[in-house]
Amino acid sequence: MVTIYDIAKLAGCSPATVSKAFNNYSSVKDSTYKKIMEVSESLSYTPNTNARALTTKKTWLIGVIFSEDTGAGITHPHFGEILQNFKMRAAEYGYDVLFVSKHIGNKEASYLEHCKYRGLEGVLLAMDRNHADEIQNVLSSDVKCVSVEDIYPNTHTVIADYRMGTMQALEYLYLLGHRKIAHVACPLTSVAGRERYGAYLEFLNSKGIEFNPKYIIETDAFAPEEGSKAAVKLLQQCWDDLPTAIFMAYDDIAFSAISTIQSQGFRVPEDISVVGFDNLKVSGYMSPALTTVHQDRATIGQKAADKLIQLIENKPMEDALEVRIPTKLIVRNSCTRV
Amino acid sequence: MVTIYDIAKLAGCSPATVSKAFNNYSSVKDSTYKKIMEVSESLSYTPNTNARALTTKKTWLIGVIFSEDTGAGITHPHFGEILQNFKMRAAEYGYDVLFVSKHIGNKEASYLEHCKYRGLEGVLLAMDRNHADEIQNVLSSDVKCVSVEDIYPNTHTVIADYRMGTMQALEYLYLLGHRKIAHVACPLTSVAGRERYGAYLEFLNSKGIEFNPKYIIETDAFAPEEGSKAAVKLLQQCWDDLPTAIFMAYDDIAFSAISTIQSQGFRVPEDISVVGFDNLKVSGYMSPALTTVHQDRATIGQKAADKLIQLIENKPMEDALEVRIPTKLIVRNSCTRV
DNA sequence: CTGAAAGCGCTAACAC
DNA sequence: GTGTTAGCGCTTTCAG
Repeated sequence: MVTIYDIAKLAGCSPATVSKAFNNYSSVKDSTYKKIMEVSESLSYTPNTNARALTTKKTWLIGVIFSEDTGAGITHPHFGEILQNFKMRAAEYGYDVLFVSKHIGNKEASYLEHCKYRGLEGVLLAMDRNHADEIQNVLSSDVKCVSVEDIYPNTHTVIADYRMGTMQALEYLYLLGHRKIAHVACPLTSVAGRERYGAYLEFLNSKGIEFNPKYIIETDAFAPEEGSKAAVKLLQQCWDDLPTAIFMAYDDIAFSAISTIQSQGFRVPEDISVVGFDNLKVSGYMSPALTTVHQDRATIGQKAADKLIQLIENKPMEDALEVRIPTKLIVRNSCTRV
Repeated sequence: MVTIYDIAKLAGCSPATVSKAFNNYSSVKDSTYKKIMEVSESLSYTPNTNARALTTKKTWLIGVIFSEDTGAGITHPHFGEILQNFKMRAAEYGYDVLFVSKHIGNKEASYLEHCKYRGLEGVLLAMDRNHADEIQNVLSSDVKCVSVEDIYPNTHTVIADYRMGTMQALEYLYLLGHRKIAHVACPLTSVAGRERYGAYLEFLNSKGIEFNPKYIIETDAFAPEEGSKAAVKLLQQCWDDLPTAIFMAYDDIAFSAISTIQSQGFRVPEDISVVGFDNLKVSGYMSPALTTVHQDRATIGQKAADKLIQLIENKPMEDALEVRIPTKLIVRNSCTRV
């Protein structure tokens, strides 16, 4: 391994000067700076973070804690895309991103212990409420946190504007003449579940549409098959008075619901219109192509990185504690006029 | 920050002994071990990796280099799931996983420089051929590599058995009586593209089916919309002699192809059967539910971790340089008898 | 503008 | 069994 000492020797200066050169101290004379860089280049020197971090206490390391449930976390394109954008933005600032595990060597450890072990300066959180206890101590520690999934008291959050998205979807259906609009909700333990359902209620109210409890299905989990189950249940419980449209809380269940609805002999959108939420990549390539609410995952990831780094570097924070990213309705072919 | 010295003082021993205790040296007396652990616990001490790595040269850090193209890399559920399983397995061994970026501080850097900068002991590669040059120098450096995407000379690889999967799909179609089987291929610059196409050819040959060049479409990129384009082209160029089945090289394009085929007035599977490859989570929830080849991403990720860690730790390696994970045909509703 | 020296937290001989 | 000591590669006063 080539060190600062090797460079110093060949460049005819002291290690201290080499260090200064690499840290862009203005005091280093131009000519010696050049010399040092030349030598470094020729030996293909790379500074050693571990040594650097040991003295400076700055690791340039950010952790991510994502749900490890199958079908969630990075396994799901929604979070994958957020993470992708997060880490790309973090890299621009010079931060590296690592997965926070629950192991230190062969021992189990808490997330917080792992953060301290690696000297993480901050973490990105994407854990649902079910795992809230595992991250409780990191939330109340001094590692900076930003969440892109759940909302925790006093914790910075970047998520899509679920209320806005819901309104866009429902207003559209309303415009097409729909008044009997069902809603298949995410588990109401989740922010997405509560907010989308809340906005649905608010919408009905604002339009003077009477709430029909038969038009509501709350799913038990986040999983595509929940859509089929919900569709069956819905069709069953309002056979005599079918909704003309369904607002599905997210695309995965919209796909399976459509499939089930069709297999029961109904046409989408002719008999029942369907709107989703998420705008996954595949949503545009189903039949019918899914009309859905787009979540701007690129912005969510980038903004989360910006925020976290502002926190880490104690920069003035202009954003609110809770940042909401606007949504957009993507109109395709799964809805039609009544 | 609480250090080994703080513990030593309170436990009434030397820092060296504390270090030994934490590294499970058998020479440490039981009673002093207990004492040390007690004190550590009460101060909630966590060892500092940076300091540790500085002396031991062991960072317990593994990097991942994934394509950053949209729709690829961790953004795609295929790689997301592989990465998820990889990092979980690595964690069990005590290794942490970080994303290798092309930045060091505010400067651009090569992947290799970044590996050295962080002292990465190995890397997981998931880059397509288009970016091969960016990782060339890490492949020929001394950092251990395992690839889960492309195949490089002399480099360990873990990927699904594409030939096997293709054969399973085609045998199934054959069994259903199909003889006119089209193939929409991935770009032939990719391993997936070449191998699946190669196996298709091999299959035709083994069954004595004459090769019909009109039944072949090579797509230009990995992207869902390629499926629609291919379907249009295919239908156009063999209007007079349509295939009864299509083997789509991966699920994303199978979805869009089906959608396009349907919108052109044909029924799937009644008029045209379709098989995919990947078995993405959503594949089971389309209409028709997609018959496809399952890639065992959990095993791929785990095996890649096992391999990489064996390499890192210079453990004897029983596996071949190139490990193939068996595939499985998942029969659903997108194929029928001719 | 440059260098000497101390020290970050830990490990690894080696002595006791 | 335990402690002393040197040193990993770098940064940072402080002198010059």
